[in-house]
Amino acid sequence: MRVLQQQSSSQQSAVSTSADDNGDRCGASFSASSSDSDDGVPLSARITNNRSATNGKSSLRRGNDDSGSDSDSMPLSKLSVDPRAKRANDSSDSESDQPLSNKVKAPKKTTNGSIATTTAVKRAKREIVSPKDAKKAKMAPTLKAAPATAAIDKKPRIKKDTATPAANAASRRGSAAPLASKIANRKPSIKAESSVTAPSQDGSEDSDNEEFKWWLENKDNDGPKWKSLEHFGVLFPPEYEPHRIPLSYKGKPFKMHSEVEEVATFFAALVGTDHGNNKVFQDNFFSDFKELCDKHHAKHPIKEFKSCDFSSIRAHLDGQSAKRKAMTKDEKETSKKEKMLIDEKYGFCMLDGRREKVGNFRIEPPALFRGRGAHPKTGMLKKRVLPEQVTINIGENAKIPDPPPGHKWGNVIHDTTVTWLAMWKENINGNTKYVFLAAGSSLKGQSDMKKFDKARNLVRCIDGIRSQYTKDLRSDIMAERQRATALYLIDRFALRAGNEKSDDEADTVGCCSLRCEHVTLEAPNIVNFDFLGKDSIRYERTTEVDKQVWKNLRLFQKAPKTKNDMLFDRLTPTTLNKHLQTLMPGLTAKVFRTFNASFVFQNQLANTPANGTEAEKILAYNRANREVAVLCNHQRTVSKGFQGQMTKIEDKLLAVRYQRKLLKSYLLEVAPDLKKKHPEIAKSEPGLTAKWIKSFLLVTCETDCDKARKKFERDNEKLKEAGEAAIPESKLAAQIAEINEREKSIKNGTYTPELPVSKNTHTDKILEKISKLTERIANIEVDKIEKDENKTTALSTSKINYIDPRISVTWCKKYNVPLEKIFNKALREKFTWALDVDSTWSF
DNA sequence: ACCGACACTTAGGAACTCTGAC
DNA sequence: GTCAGAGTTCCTAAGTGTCGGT
Repeated sequence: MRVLQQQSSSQQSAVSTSADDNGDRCGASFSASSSDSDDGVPLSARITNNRSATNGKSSLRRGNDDSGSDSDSMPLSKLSVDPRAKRANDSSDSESDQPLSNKVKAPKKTTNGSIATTTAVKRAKREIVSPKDAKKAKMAPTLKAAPATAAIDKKPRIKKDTATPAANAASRRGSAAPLASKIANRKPSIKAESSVTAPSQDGSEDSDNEEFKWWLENKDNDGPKWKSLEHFGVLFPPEYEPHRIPLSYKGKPFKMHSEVEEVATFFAALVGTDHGNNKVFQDNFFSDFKELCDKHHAKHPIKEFKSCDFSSIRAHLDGQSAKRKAMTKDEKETSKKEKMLIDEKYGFCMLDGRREKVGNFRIEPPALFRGRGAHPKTGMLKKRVLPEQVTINIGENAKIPDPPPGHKWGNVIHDTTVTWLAMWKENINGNTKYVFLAAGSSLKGQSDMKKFDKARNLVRCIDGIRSQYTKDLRSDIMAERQRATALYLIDRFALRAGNEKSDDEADTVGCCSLRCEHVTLEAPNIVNFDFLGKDSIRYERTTEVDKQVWKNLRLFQKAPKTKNDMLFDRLTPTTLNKHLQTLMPGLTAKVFRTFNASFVFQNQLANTPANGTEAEKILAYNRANREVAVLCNHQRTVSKGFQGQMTKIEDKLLAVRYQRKLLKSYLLEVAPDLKKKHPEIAKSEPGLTAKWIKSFLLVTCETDCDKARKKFERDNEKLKEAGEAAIPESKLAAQIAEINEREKSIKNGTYTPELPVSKNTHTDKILEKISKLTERIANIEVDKIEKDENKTTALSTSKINYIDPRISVTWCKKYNVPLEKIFNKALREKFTWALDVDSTWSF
């Protein structure tokens, strides 16, 4: 169980503002005082990492009021009072005595049984900023980066043209140099570790400049995303190669058509895994499998899943995997080269004349859909994608990539307002899959920087926003009160917005879609949240909240609502975001997560020991990172070997401590005066019990025996190869006998341990050795702490997506820690735009 | 106001690769 | 050279939020 310390609001308001900020960013003025009335709320919260609970799905959906008497805008006091809703003992809270809507609409039925899903209720009414705000935002001075505003976010949506053969031919005619050589001959335009401070350049076709620092540009974010785009399209997975191994059905072999066999093989690969054991997965798989059997076999015996035996196919797969593992060095080299050739071809494109990395250029191969959590469609067959289903997006003058022989592209378009290179639809949920540029590309970098700048804008609007919602917590209008309460939860606990989901998806929720059953209240102000969030990760937390928030939550849960009803029945992410846009241009619910993550991180970094070792500084960094990961509920499953690994580290630690103990005892014996100058040598070693030492020494005997045997065999092998006489067995026997003697003396307590240094070593040398061991011990201890603390928490997600990289860069500069210690190569590439900030930058 | 389509970000786990101890 | 474990990359599911049409 971990304790999360969140920043207090007073901390949050004490933020510095740097000179390159745009001043004019908050779109609303606040009449309420700037002091946050939440100050009194202790924000410690207990988090447990239990995963994957099952929650009942709501039978009742959000009640949309059509009735005039129960409208959102009507003051609560005017609503009719349901006697069941009346609370007897809360006279101080007159507003909360008002009833909620008595009507809750019946669930929306999914009208469509087909695979192409329709989202049941997706409220999306777009609203942005007033023209005035948009204008204001555009006029704001831009030094380093343009402010992120809704106005800037807005992009014109153009109709996609269908590529006519004539247009395609024209495109081909327009292509100048062969693309392969053009792309291959250029290095990526974005370099992570650049020492070059080249002047910025415009985004036009200036191919020779390798260091394109787009972040130094004053680019208009409103325009098209690119001017020219050339690429090789997508790579299709190889055709299925049948193995002809029959499925065993009721003990009898069933020879399958290759299409049927392919699907059986998909399942065979998952036998014994969580998916393979999941009943829904099995049922969905079997239903699709049987359909294929019907299609390809006029007569077949397949009737029930439980009579299918996939073990022969599985054995074949295991054999293949073993073969792959046993590949020779040359074979591995060849396969690596083949992969590199493919990566070189499809992995890069030319964007506005610059070579940029493409992300996922591979078309997803057919497979069984692995939905997460209790996904009703998990196990269904995800079909093979054909070129005819793929749309290519490419520059008008670029050569259109060749589709695989005998095929043609579904469509070819030239849409400069989007960033994808190719797109197709998958058959399970009807979702669109895109091929985008890689994370380190200029396009991704630009939107990343925009995202963090927007979150940074919130730093200076947050006090006003908090005052506003704190005031609204007592609003007479139910919709407003719900909105304020939800906003409090989003702000304080980093909850996601919580869009409504359809019945053919896993039952997961976010803030707006919370149901009454997900929140348990305990007087006077304790709340327990327990629900499945994104990816069916359980969010379980008990915490104190603002007293008024607690009262509101109680009000929102009141009868006639039942546990399956929406907690916030007058609120949707759309209405919430619409409101947020009035408080700050471009503000949406998700910005709070980015803002709070970065803000908490920056505050936590203040705990870095300025005079500590590098390892200690990095530990402080990772701890700050962990606070954020806990706040955002980024979890991971505990690895299988975790406990064993911890025991190993513990033993390693004790073994080093034992070495140090021996040296210290020796020093005390030969130079007792030393302890005046070096009192640490008189200190005992924690954790070193006589029992542990004995068992450690005995294990050492065992391993020494093994080592001696292995060395003996190895040496003889070498001698044999050289044609020389072998070492006699007696030599090994003598060694073993010596070890056995040692073992005996350990057992009967007469053993005198050997010193890790020779007897006549100078005391200075021994002190030096002790200090090295001390350093080693400190490092192992840090490792141990980190390992334990990271057991169920994934740090990478927040590092990649939520923490402004400029905070990390600044920290490295301030504490003199090399950036490579905290950002790996991929992160350094992703965040090139952030590397130039100086050590005084603050979020 | 509502809906589906769309475009993009965020997410955890599997697969693969590197590294250091033996 | 082998192996385990750490670190990294790949894969693709699952979110959020916007847009145009009705």
